[in-house]
Order: sequence, then structure tokens, then C-alpha cells
Amino acid sequence: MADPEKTRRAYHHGNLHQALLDAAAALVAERGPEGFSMLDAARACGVSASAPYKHFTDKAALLAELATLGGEKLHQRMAAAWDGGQPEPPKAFLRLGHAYLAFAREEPGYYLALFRPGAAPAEAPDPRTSPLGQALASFGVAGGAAGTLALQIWALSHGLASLERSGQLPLPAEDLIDSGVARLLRGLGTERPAG
Amino acid sequence: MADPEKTRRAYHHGNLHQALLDAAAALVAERGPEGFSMLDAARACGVSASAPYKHFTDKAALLAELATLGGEKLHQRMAAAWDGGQPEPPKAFLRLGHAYLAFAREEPGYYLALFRPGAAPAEAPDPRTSPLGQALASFGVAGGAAGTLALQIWALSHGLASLERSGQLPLPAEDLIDSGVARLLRGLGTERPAG
DNA sequence: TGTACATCAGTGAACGCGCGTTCACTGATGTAC
DNA sequence: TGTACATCAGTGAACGCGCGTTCACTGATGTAC
Repeated sequence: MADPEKTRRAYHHGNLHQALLDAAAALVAERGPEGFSMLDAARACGVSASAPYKHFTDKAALLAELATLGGEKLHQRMAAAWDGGQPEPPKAFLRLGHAYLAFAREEPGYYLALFRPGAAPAEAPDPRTSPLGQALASFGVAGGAAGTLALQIWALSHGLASLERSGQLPLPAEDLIDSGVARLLRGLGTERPAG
Repeated sequence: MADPEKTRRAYHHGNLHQALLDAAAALVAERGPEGFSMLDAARACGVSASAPYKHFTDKAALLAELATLGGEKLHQRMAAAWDGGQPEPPKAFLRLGHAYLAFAREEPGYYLALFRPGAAPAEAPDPRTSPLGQALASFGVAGGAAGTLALQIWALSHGLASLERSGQLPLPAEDLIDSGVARLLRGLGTERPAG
């Protein structure tokens, strides 16, 4: 809500652009990606209904920027969690899953905007530069198996985050992702080549 | 659109109730759970704007019934796919995952209504009577492991269906769920008891 | 330091629109006798 | 079979509302000299 670092730049409102994004994220978190209005966002910033149009051409443009920022935030969290695989890849791998869950939990507005139905997520990130891709590579998983395993881990994380959000997980998501990723990795290890 | 079996009962409109649900499912599939309006649904049925209120007290009531029906449809598909584990559990297990994906694909309106953010999904179904619970039991998976594995498979299926819906799956969801479930099962098999 | 000017973030009134919902009504159907 | 009546699904006009967006404006800030 109050970011003292930024209020210093008090030109007129200050950073209405960022304030609107923050307000929109909060509203999306509360009421879903379609349940927010430009007027709500303006009100939350203490600004007139037309002010947002000085910063976003459109409601759609605001939502799109929210999604873009969400993608960046998620990537940053994942990269920080992987941290080059320190101190050892298995530990870092577990941090990756936790980072995904934490993002969905702590930034629900950005998370929902990013995965809102109909949001084109720019392009799929290059798996080799993504934290998950690096993690798998450092485990010696390569080729087709790396691709399928990465997608399965992603889907598992995403599914757990979604089910947790809708209150349908009777067990802690962290435990489930830890043991799930471990099972996927161990299952891959004992795979017959022709499977 | 035209279900000849049902048009026979042509009392006034016929089955406006069901027609409205069908129309709403189609609209939700197109524009998301919040992107549909009662007027759209009424228009799609060729009926005045106030007619729906003879069948649903509310827009929320219509959405809630859509979600309830979605839950039943999903359960029916899963039960039919499991089919008592015939002809052998591993084969039937694969059908389970495919049934989940098929539901999300073929009934997107019901699927989205069922998992819409903020939709309270009645109560969680009893795992022992759910097709997934039966399947795990017939594999000899029981106790804590059955619970975590069931949730992991559910999350994996749900995540894959979601990612496919938003066009982020570069590989066929069926292949990923088959190999993912196999890996989870194999990984569970080689688990140390203390893990 | 002081003045003149350009910039541009924010105002507030206004618009047209579609929505959810209500209400008194109409007219087709089903039922009792 | 025929008549009288109750039921209730659907009508259409109307309401108040919040929304997205526009537009001419104002007034604070930054810049040039």
C-alpha cells in the first residue's frame, strides 16, 4: 500500500501509473480478472475517473500490462529461487516449486492476470534459459525427457496452486509439490527407454 | 443446438430451463464465467429478457446450477472411464486421465463454471467413492500415500487441462498425463518409507 | 534569481450503453366437473 | 365432448446503475533565456 521509496517522486499524484497497476492487482485478486473496473481502480487511487486514460489507452491495456508484469515477477522469483542450483541442485529444485506457490499466494492479482483465460502470454519462454530448464539440465535430464518432465512439473505446480486457491487442497501444497516432483524424478530414473 | 428428443415437449418454449443452461455454458465457454449476461442467454434462446427469472432467481443461481451440473457431468465421465477397472487397472487408469482432459475440452462451459474462482464446490467428494480413489485402491495404494498421490494426479490433470486451454502446451496433453501418472506411480513404488 | 512559455497529469461534466431485475400483463395449457 | 377456471411460462415496458470512454478545461511542474 505505502511504498515510501516511491512517494518521493510526487509530481501531481506521483506514480499514478504504478498505483493503478497496484490497485488493479488488488481488485483482480479480490474479484477475478474481469471483476474489476477502471473506475474502481481510479477510486482506489483517489483520482478522477478519466485520469487512468492518461496512462493506459484502455482497460485491456491495463490488464495486458498487469499480465506482462506478472510474467516478469514470476520469472524473477523462479530465477532467484533456483539461484544457480546452490548449494546443491536437489535443494534448489525444491525451492523452485515453493517459489511458484508463493507467487500465486502472495501476488494473486498478477498471478490471475497472467493466467486469465484469453490472455496471450507473449511467447513461451525458452526452456533452456528458464529456471526450470536450467534446473533439469543440471540434473542431467536432457532431450525429450527434459521437455516432458518440465511440462509435468509445471502442470503439477500450476494445478496445485489453482486447487489451493479454490480451497480444494486438504494437504499443504508445499508437501505435495515436494513429494510429487521427487516421484516424477524417481519415476523418470527407472523408465524403460522404449516407454 | 437442436435436440429433437427434447423439442417434443413444447409447452410454451419447451424446456427453457435447460436451454438457458446450455446457452450459458456456450457463452461461458466463449467469454469466461463472468463474461456472460442473462440478456445474452435469453437472446440465445429467443426469449424476452425477463423470461429467465421464471427459472432462476438470479444470475448467480444460474451460474451455481451450471457448476453443480458440471460436477455431476465430470463425475459421470470419470466413473464411466474407470468402469470398475476393466479390463485391467492400468488401462483403466489411463482412461481416467483422458476423461478429465476430454471433459475440459468438450464441456468448457461446465468446466469453467465448476472451477471458476469463487465457486464453492459443494463439499469435496469422498475419495473412497470417487473413481480416482477406487482406482488407487485397486492398485494397492492406501493410507497417506493414496491421499497424496490422488491429489498429485488430480493437480497434474487439472494443470495440464488449464495449460492446454490457454494454449501453452507444446505437446499433446494425453501423452503428458500418461507418462506423468506412470512416473508418479513408479516413483511412489521406489519410495523409502521414511521419505 | 526572475520571467515567459510549453508540457502534460489530472479534473469534472457528459455521453451512450448494456446490464440485472421488477412488475403488471397476457395468453396458452392443464384440470375439474 | 364442452365449459369454467386456475395455473404459470413468457411478454414488454420500465427502473436505476455502473461502466468505459470523450472532451474541453485547469493548474502544477519543468525548461529556456
